[in-house]
Amino acid sequence: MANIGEACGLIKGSIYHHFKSKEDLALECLQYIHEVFKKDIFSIAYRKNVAPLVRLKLFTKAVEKYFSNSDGGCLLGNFALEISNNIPSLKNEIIDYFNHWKEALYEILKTEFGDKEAKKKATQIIASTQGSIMLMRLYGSPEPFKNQNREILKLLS
Amino acid sequence: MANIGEACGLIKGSIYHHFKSKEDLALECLQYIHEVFKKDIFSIAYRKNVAPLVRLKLFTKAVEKYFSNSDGGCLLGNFALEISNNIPSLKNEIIDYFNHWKEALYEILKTEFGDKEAKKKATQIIASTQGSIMLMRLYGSPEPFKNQNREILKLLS
Amino acid sequence: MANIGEACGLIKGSIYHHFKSKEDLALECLQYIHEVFKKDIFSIAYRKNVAPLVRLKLFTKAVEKYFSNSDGGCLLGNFALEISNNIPSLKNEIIDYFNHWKEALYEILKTEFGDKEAKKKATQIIASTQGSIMLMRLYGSPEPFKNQNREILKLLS
Amino acid sequence: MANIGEACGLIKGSIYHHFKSKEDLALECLQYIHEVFKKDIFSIAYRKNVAPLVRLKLFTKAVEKYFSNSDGGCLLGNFALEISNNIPSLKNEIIDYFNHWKEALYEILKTEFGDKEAKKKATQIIASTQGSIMLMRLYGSPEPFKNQNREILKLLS
DNA sequence: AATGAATGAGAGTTCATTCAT
DNA sequence: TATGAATGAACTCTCATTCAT
Repeated sequence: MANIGEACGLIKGSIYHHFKSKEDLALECLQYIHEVFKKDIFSIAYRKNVAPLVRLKLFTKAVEKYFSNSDGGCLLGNFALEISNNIPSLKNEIIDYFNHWKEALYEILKTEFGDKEAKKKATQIIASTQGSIMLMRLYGSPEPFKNQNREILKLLS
Repeated sequence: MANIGEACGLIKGSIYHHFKSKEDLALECLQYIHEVFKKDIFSIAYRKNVAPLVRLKLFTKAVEKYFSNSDGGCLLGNFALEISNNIPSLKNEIIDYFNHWKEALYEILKTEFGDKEAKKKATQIIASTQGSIMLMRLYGSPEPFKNQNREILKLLS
Repeated sequence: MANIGEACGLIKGSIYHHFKSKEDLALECLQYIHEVFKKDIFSIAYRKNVAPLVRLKLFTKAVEKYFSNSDGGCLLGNFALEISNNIPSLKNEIIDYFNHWKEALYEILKTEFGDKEAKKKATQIIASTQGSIMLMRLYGSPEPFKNQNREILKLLS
Repeated sequence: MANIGEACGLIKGSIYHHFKSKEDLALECLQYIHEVFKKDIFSIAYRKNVAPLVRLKLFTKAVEKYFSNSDGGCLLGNFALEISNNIPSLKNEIIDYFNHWKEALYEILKTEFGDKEAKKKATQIIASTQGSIMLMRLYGSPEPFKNQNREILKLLS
């Protein structure tokens, strides 16, 4: 809390004027990120009159942009998972987030692959995206993540 | 340290007779896991007179077995990354571990894909493996991880 | 202060427009209660042309009514003593309050018991009243307090 | 906790090596005092072959000595009641303590007063004792308490 | 090799108080 | 007069580490 306060120009106690606990603060952060993804990224999957491949391209580019901008920091996947594991409110929020991600990808892939296969592929894309973000952070290089994004497009090319 | 001690039948202070600090303990754990992987898993990639596909099958099965046994617990990828990020000794060990993993997969794939492509594919396999382990833990279900392992084999089938 | 504010429909900071500090607020509360006792209870002791026993009955009944209404809450004796012990302004107010209580009882008892004995009895009545209020709160039952009040009347019966 | 630690020559955190929480520490203190009362005071009431008046004298003297020695400090009655009101474990311990006190006095008074009256008198003694201790602390003078103890003996004289 | 006790630093949280609006 | 935001000090409690025994 002291660190977070410092980043806001506050002392740690002052944060409690805005959030009732650290857990509450964490939850609101996750929800905020989730909203950003819905508005800026997941929504792309549901655009009408846009070909699946185009949507997939835009979608992937948006994901790439998000994780580049935030220099690998804001990972609901890797970051929050460990911390949240024993805190149901946080865990549920993260599950929710990944469910929406999966549904969005499914929406893009279903015409090409059919119901069952599209779902499987959606999960695979999320897994490799998360894993490659992890490697990107570990090696301090965007290469694995960018490669991965290129690979995704082959699904519909 | 109290928890670790309890798991060993010691009190926390006693651990310091065996490890000089918590960081040291963590490093030795990572090294131990790394050794296990070298001996039981990575070695499979270098078996002579065994066809690449067979090696890939055995390799993947060994990985799957390891992460099933440890019920998702011992993830150098997800677990240690966050914690180790500011501790160079741990971070280097983890990089080392993933480098050996990559080299092993490269060894299996190089004849089929050639130098450059094999390296890329090796990285992709590690990324999707790590990502699917993360999803396995999040959802509390082995499905995404098992699916992923099936997918890997298609590379050489 | 937040709780007090809430009970008044204010936020804690707003209380400082009415009282300059928490100590000041506490002091004014004690003084207010003291005034209520003077007006509604202690005054009974000084009624002219009323027999001592009648005054004692009315006095005791008034005390009983006060502490019943406030369901054991507003005890200058037990409540404020601990808190006020290191705060002279509060301690003095409480001493004042008990002095007036003692003087009122003395006024009722002096004709029957004479100066010295009346003072002693006055103190005893206050002590047992305070003690029985404490027991009333502890056990959550008015029995000890009511018994005590019945006992007081025997002094002049 | 800092104050308590200081009084023991410890820093606050070190107390947690001996007590798992502040509540736990408080409870053990109350239990300790309760034990002292059982051993040194309440036991007097059950001495065989000692006349009730003698037991009452010894009992009262022991109570007086206890509260004189501890210069008014250790009042389960006034001290702990407020604090403990919302903490069941502490409240129960205090109720227990007063119940034992009452039973001890009842044992002394029952032959003279019979069952019902002895119980009532026991409660009255405790109430006036507690109330007079409170006044003793408030006025900083032992007079009210000593007077009260003299009064108790009249019950069997 | 192990323990129990202690420590210093820091965690998350509360609270009386202040102040610009 | 009331508010929302901020503060500094205090609070209970945790944790990695040390050390005499």
